[in-house]
Amino acid sequence: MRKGEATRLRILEAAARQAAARGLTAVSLADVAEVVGLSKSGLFKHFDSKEAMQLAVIELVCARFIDFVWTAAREEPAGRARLLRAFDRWLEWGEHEWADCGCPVNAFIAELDDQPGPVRDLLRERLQVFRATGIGEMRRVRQPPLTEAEAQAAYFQMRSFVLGHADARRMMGDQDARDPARAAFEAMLDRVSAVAA
Amino acid sequence: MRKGEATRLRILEAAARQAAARGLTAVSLADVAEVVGLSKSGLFKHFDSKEAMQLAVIELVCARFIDFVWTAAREEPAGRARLLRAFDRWLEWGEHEWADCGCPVNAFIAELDDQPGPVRDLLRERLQVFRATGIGEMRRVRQPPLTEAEAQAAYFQMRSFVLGHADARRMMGDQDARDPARAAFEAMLDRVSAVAA
DNA sequence: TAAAAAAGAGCACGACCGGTCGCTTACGGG
DNA sequence: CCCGTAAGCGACCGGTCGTGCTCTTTTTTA
Repeated sequence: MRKGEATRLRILEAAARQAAARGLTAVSLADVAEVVGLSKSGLFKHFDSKEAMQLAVIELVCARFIDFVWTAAREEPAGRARLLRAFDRWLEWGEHEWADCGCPVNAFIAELDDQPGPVRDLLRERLQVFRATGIGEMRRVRQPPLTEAEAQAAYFQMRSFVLGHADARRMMGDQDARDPARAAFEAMLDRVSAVAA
Repeated sequence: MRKGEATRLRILEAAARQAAARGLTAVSLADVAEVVGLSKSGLFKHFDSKEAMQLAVIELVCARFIDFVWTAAREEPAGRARLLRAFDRWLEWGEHEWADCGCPVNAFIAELDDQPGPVRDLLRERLQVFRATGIGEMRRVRQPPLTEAEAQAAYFQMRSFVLGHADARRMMGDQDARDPARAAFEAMLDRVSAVAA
């Protein structure tokens, strides 16, 4: 049962890229099959339905995101250094890992935010994990730790700057969007670290 | 030719709401026709093709956005008051005007950011108008005016907080996202106003 | 008010959609 | 090595998609 698992991953890979570019529902099983080198019916040996494939795509992408951003950031000591690393990796996630099709997580959010159902539920659950992770790390930016409310506000801005970066870069064609995003984030870290330090 | 114009507007209205919810390409002409109370072929008396309708939808939505946010903000004196008003209207645009389906502009951006073609070109052109308007107003937040670079950085943050607000509110279900967004924006205005004031 | 023009209905088309079924092939554990 | 099973193929289904065609109804205008 080893070969099947490898094929399944190749399918998810192709589906994820297509979903990031066109949207989860706009993924064409025929196109995915062609990229992977399978027939359309061959896909159904790995997934019961398109929705099941969408769920698997979300799980794969979210697992990779956590690994790429937060696991990598844990190489740095907790606090400011780790947050800066996470922020850089977060920007890089959209800039390089998904350079051709854009960050799939953001694409999924935009598509699913008003589409009730199990697919959105799964995504929302993973996003809450991301958020809790980010807020947890944010608290440790200062000694004594930030309050929960402070950390939430700081994470809100962190998340906002990531979104602003993607917006400026992908839609407005501003390839230098990294600079204002990083500057804004660093300045924000300075402020929350300084208050009542 | 007066009745036709009214029908055309009703079509665009229905198409815009559907496009905001499902995406521009996912708009079904059959569904739009049913909402408007027309037959599918009747639509083609008002638009040569689906793409032509998409272009008209973008034009309508963008015109309404400029009016709702920036024209309304001009009731306030230039500077901080006007920017605060614009920010509030911007949040309200997503919260109330499009409460059921989400801000169509953001939806279009997410869908079109990697889809070359005349539809994206039109959207990008309008977004640049939005951006230029915002930056122009931002310069006047201080006397002497902000430099272009300062205003760009400030507008980046303004835009980011709007995006962060929509993200928190729509995807994470945080109905109180307005508070951190407004607090972050006001604090940012304070800082850019104070520097070398 | 009559003619011209616009608005719209009805229908059919080819393409593509997700999904099923039965068949064959190839792999993997005993 | 052998056999069960996983993997994959091709044909096909019902349905929806955007769009063209012709014909009728309504509106506008001269």
